[in-house]
This record gives sequence, structure tokens and C-alpha cells, in this order.
Amino acid sequence: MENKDLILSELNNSQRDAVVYCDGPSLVVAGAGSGKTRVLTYKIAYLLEKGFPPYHILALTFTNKAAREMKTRIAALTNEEVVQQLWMGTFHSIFYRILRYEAERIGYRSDFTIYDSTDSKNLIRSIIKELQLDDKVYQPKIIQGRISMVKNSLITAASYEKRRELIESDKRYKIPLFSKIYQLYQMRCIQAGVMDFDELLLQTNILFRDNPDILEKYRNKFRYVLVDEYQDTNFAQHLIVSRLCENHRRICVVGDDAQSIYSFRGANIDNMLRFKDNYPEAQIFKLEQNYRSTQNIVNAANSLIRKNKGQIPKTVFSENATGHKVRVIPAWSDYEEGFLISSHVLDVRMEERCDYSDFAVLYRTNAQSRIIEEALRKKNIPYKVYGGQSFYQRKEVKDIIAYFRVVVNPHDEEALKRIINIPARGIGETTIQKLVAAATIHQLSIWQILSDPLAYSVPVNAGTLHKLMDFRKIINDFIADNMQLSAEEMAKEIITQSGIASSLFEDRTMEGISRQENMQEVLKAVSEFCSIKRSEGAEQVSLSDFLIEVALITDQDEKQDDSPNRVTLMTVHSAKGLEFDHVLIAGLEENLFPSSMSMDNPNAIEEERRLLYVAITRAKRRCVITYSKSRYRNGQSNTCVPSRFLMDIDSTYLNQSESSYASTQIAPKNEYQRNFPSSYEESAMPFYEKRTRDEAGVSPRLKRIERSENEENNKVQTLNGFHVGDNVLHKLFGKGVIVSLEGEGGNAKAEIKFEHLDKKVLILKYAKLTIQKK
DNA sequence: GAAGCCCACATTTTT
DNA sequence: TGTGGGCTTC
Repeated sequence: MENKDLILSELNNSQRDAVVYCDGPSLVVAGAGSGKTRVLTYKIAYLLEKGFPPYHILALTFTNKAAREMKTRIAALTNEEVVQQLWMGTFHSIFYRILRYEAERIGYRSDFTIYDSTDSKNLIRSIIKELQLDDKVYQPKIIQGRISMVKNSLITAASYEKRRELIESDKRYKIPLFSKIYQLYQMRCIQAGVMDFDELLLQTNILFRDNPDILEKYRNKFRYVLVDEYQDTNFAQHLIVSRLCENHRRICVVGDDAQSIYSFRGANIDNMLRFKDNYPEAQIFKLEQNYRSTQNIVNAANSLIRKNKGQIPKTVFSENATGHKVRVIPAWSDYEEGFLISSHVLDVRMEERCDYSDFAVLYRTNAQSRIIEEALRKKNIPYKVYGGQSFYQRKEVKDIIAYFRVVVNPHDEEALKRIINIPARGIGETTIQKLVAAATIHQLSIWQILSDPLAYSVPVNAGTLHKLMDFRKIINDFIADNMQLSAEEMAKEIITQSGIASSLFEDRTMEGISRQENMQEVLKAVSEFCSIKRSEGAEQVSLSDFLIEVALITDQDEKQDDSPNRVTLMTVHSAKGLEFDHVLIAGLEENLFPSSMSMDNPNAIEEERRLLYVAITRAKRRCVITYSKSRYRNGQSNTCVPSRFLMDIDSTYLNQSESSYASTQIAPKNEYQRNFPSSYEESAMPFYEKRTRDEAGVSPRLKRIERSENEENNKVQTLNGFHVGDNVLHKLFGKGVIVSLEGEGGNAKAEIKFEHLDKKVLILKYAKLTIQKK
């Protein structure tokens, strides 16, 4: 049997139909868990086996991670070499590459760098400030959102001011100067030789629009175009794809309208719904069999999503076991909710003898994780929180990357501003402001001003001038060396010569050590990148090459966990595309899920409903939904109403038995009281202290658990959950050991011997100590 | 120029 | 409750 047939034999009928149809445009509507990625990967493998040259295939994904995974899977079906020749990646990374290559056609230098959203926001903030506008009226975040939206609609700053209806609507929304800000923002980006994320797509469209020869070149290059997660594409992305495929019409898009959850970011579900309008001859394939979940889970999710209007009709079904009903568990408080979640994890783990890594707790907002984490920690359940700060968002990592950016493109304003005083070299905010002001007046980049500050009449004293010149020299040396050295060598040189390395080594605190590790990680990433590129035949790998890769990498799956057996905690958004045996969805309450922000907008409510659909369909075997009657939000207790979505789900597939309250007999009453500190004697004690440290109100069962955990420690004198001999960590003083304890309640004090300091007596209430595991 | 203090604020997130 | 931004003070 040929490999081609082998590939096809692993597919069901509808999957196979979608894979083998290669003669024209096709839309694959793939229900949750129906093997969407499988179709895409197998289709590419099939094309390759049929003899389609890999360098003529363009596959666009939504995240870098998705691209990576797909490459691995295709490599397994075919071979490594072929996969390397495929054009596969995110819209942004693919077209960044192309734009750099074609830069001069759009009036950019080929070494232009990328502003991430923080950079853009900072720039917008400083423009608003320079225009002396009220940042309550012109909120940087809102302005940024609008610029992004406008760019996605392919409206340039120049064309914006000519659009009367837009100017009028800005007046109505009381931001008449938006157009001005947009223009200045654009100008500053051009001066700095940078593009933001949206500009990459906008410029790609301009490139193709204004240069027929280049468009022709890429049409010829990309003879088959495949797009994953098509429901999440925006107009600019849609248009790029349309332009490329207009003639050959070999396009295959895959997506699920029911899983469109990024419209707040400009994703336009219409791209998918109207595919047939653009390509009347298109074949539509529907993948409706769900291989992931039990019937109850699929049916529950279906009954929910059916409440939405305007979707592509499809019937997702499962032939797996009927399975457990979706269990709905009410809790008295968010605190108890955490308790019930952790109990459930333990119960199911015992019952099914499964791993912690088979569980995921999903929530609508990141803020919900804290309380759940606490509950898991109490039961010694290992967990990992996804989201929050990713590796490339960490300060020290961003600093190093900013150095790279400046060396590649010294005009990059945000990067330069970021590192000009890192490590501290006496160039403060005032001086930077002076430089920025001069740059604005002369319409030059800061780097150009820096070449001769006096000529541009920057009002600095001799001392500061000297510091600026020192900085200029450091960067100039890097730039010179960068002509000859590899990315690897440059990265090492930059880290050592800039003084970053030594400044990090001085810091012996926990955070300092973690920063050093992160710095090493960056170096490692550079070396790995170099060796990969070399193995692919590159002779010299430059820092600039590395930046192409890294500028657009923000995902957080970088580190392989050393102890992978952990419960996963993440937002529903970040769970998209993943699956778990057991999924717990927390906080199904009005104003939380659906979010309070979506209350007045039926479309937003539908998106929230799709979000819950995504959450439920992550589950393979069991799905549990919890909600609470009261919840702490912004430091205050609020009464909550169960989510309307609970009524949307057909009760046939729910297990809402009264007995779910049974568990509330164990801890809840106390937990409930805890959430109303006023009814407590020592309510003067900060609320969080009580929640974390006060054992007084804990049920016998909980206490037993805690005891067994801390059996050793309980033999010694204890206070507020601290024990003599505990290793603790203080934010300022670092590691220490508790020598003695005294006082009670809010006056509880601990005498602590810190590693590098004398003994100190601290009031526990204020010290915010963390206990270190031994 | 840097550290500390106070007040306002509080989705979802990838590129 | 926590955080980040802006302001003040040393």
C-alpha cells in the first residue's frame, strides 16, 4: 500500500472527502473534537504524497504553537526534510518574513522591527501626553483598540482623516483628536522603523495591492493555501488570502463557527459564513462526528449552542460511551467552590486512578485562579497555572530582546527607551523626555538625536552628555560586531558587555536568581535557534534572523515541566484547542460567565455562550460546572445569580441532584462565615490573613488533612499557621527561619533569623511571609 | 534620579 | 484584594 493510501485509511469518510478534494476552494466546517487538525495535517501530507512541491504550499495558523505541532505531525506522516520546505506559520510571522524581503517596495528598511502591544500602548500614551490630552478621555487602551480595529479594516492614517463619517463618529464619541493621534502614531512608527502587529497585515495588503508583479510572484509561490481556525481571522487576513488565491483558487479553510471567541480582537466570523459568496464553486465539508467526548458531554454542549442564532447548521454527534452527565455543583462562596473543586479532583482521581494532569480547571477570568490555587494547595494537589506572564513578557527577557532590537534597528524607539538605562547608568526619565522632545521636533529618531545631542540642542549637562555618549558607544560597538558575529556570539556579547549580566548576578534574592535563569534561557533559545538554522543549511545566522523568529513568539509553552503530573488551571480562552479527560468549569454566574461587560449586547452574549461551548467540549470523559452564591470581587463580597447558560443546557444531560449540596456539610458553613468577616470576632484582621492562615474555623476533615500534611510541624509551637522552625520567605529580607512566636491574633509576632541578616521581629499580619517547603 | 506612597482601578488574548 | 501609574520626597 502506498503511503498516500495509508494516510487516507486513517480517516473517516467525511474527513477523507475533505482531504482528497484538491481541485478548488473548500471550506471544512469542523465541529468540536471532530478531527479538524487531523484533516489539515493529513491534507498537507496527502498533497505532498501526491507530488505537490512543499515550497508551493502555504499553511497559515493562528498561533506559533499550532504551526509547530502541525509540522511535527506532518513530519511523522512524511519526512522531516519535506516539512522544512513548507511555508507554515502564523499570518504575522509569514508575512513579516515576506515584508522584510520586499521592504523597499513599501518604503521600509529590511531591518524593521516589531512593536508588541505594550510598545504600541506606551507610544500611544506618550503621544497623548505630548498632545496634552486628558488620558481619562483618551484612554491609551481604547485608542490602541481603535487603531487596531481601523488597521484591520485597512484604513491607513492618511485615508482616515478623509473619511468624514469616521471623523464625525470620533466627535460623537468625544475623541475628535483620534485621527491626529493615529497620524502621529504612524509617523513615529515610521521614524522608528517599526511595525505593530496590525501594520504587518496592513502593509502586506498594501504591498499586494500596489505591486502587481509582487502579488503575481507570491501567487505563483503559494499554489495551495490552507488556513486553520478560519473563524478567528480578521478582514485584513481574509483579504490577504483572497488576493493570493484569486486566480488559482486552491484554498482550503478549516474552522468552527461555534468556537469563534475572539471577536473582541477583530476576528470576523463572517469570513467563514460568507466563504461561499467569495467562492461560489466552493465545496463545503462538514465534520460532525466528535471523537473526543462522551455523548452526554456532546449533547449538553449542543443543547447550549443551539440557543445561538446565526450559525452554520450542523449536528455534532458522538458514538463514544454515554458517559457521566455534566455535573452542576453549587457552592455558598467562591472559597467553598475552590474546596469543592479540589475535593472533586481527589475523588475522581481515586475513583478512576487517573493522573492530576488529566484534570483542567477552566475559568472566565484570571482573577478566579487565586482562590482555586489556594484550595488545591491545601490538599497538596499539584497544579500549574497557565496564562499571566509568559516567558517573553518577563522584564529581564524583554530587556534583552530590546537590546537585540536596538542592535538590529537602533531607531526602534520603544526598545531604545527601554534599555537606555538598563542596567542603571544614570540616564533617567528627564533625559529621555528631552531626547524624545528633540526627536519629535526634528522628526528624527532618538538614535539620530543621540548621534549629536548638542547639534539638536538637547538641554543636558556635561555629565549626562557623557553618559549618553557612553551608551551610544556601547550600542555602536554592538552594531559593528553584529556585522560579523553570529546571533549566538552577539547575544553573549550583549549580555556581558551591556552590564545586564553583572547587574543580575549582584541580585541574590529568589527573584534575582530566577531572572538569571531566564537570561540563560534566552541564550539557550538563541543557540538552539542557530543550530536549527544551521542544520537547515544556513551559513551565518544573524541576530536579525533570530528577531524574525522571536518578535512574534509570545506563547508560553516554552518550558517543559519537570513534574508534568499537575492539574491545569487556565482561562477558557487559552484552553481552546486543548482537551482533558476531566474538565471543571468554575464560576458559572451572571456577570462573570457571561461577563458583565457583555450584558447589554446580544452578540457578546452569544460569544460568551460559544465560550462556554468551547469549555464544555474540552472534556473527554467528565465535565463539572460550578457556581457560587457569593463571590469576592474587587475585595468585596457580592451575591451572585447562577448563569443563564445553566438554563440553556438541556437538563437531561445535567446532574443537578440535591446531593451536590451534601458536600457543603463538610466545610461550607465555616467557609461561608469566613466570607463575612463582620460576623467574626477578629474581623479587624485582614481578610486574606484569615483565609490563608486562620485554622480556627476549619472543619474536622480539613483539619485532619492539614495535620497529616504538617504532622512534623505540629509538634512544635504554632501560631496563625506558622511554626517555629519554618523556613519562610520575606519579600524584602529573603529567606529566613522562624526562631520564636509570640502574641495572638492581629498582634502575632515572629522572630526570624534571615540568611544574610540579623534576627528580626516581624508582625505576622504585615510581614506577608510565605512558608517554604522543606 | 530613585525610592516610596497613595489612589484609582479591576475581561477574555495572539500576533 | 492586588496592581500599576502618577506624584512626592529625599
